[in-house]
Amino acid sequence: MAKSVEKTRALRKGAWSPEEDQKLTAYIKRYGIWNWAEMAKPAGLQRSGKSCRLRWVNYLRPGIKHGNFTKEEEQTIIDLHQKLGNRWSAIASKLPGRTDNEIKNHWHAHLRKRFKYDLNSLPESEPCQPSNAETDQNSSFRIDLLPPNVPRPSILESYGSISTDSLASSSSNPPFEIEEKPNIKGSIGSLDNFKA
DNA sequence: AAGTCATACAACCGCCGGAAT
DNA sequence: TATTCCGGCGGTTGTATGACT
Repeated sequence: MAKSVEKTRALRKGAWSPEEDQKLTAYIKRYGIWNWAEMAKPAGLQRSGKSCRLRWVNYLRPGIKHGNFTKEEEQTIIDLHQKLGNRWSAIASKLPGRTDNEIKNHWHAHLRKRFKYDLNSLPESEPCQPSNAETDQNSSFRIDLLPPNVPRPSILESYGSISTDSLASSSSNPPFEIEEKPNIKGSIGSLDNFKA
């Protein structure tokens, strides 16, 4: 359905222009989010639904923090990464205003190296030190090296009420109000999240 | 000053799970 | 119950920018 809609149009890729940002923001402000795949066209965008969603979730939605991570945020990321592994959305849910994409990038750019360094600076007897730092460099030393008694997937359940979805659409108090809602079959509930 | 390399960030891709039909 | 569709997630890639030679 929506896939066919997207297939019939030549979709733009690559960096978003300020005009596109403005169009998407204005559309969501007016109509809310009802169906990413279908929204792009009436919003005047030649973008895939996924592209629109990503742009909104990661950059345009209210409440997003940009810029440097604080020491506290970095420590939180490191702590949570030790517990959760590469579950960026779960980590992001604990850092208001930060997105999973941003955290993931920051981890790969800064923290992973630092974390590796810290591990390597540990005494020889330290049990959690990776045995082969060189090969781990290529495998990006994921916390898959966690001991088997550390619960991983199930931990997510303890965050059950928190999801990037709720984070994405909440920011608790969106600074705008939906003016009207297109009468389109399949409109979904996330619209309500934008109602003040 | 020019070329090369490394880093950081933005965006895309493919897969998966849940909801709707 | 099976199928389809959408949204979300994590991994990966592309590009811009700065540092270094």
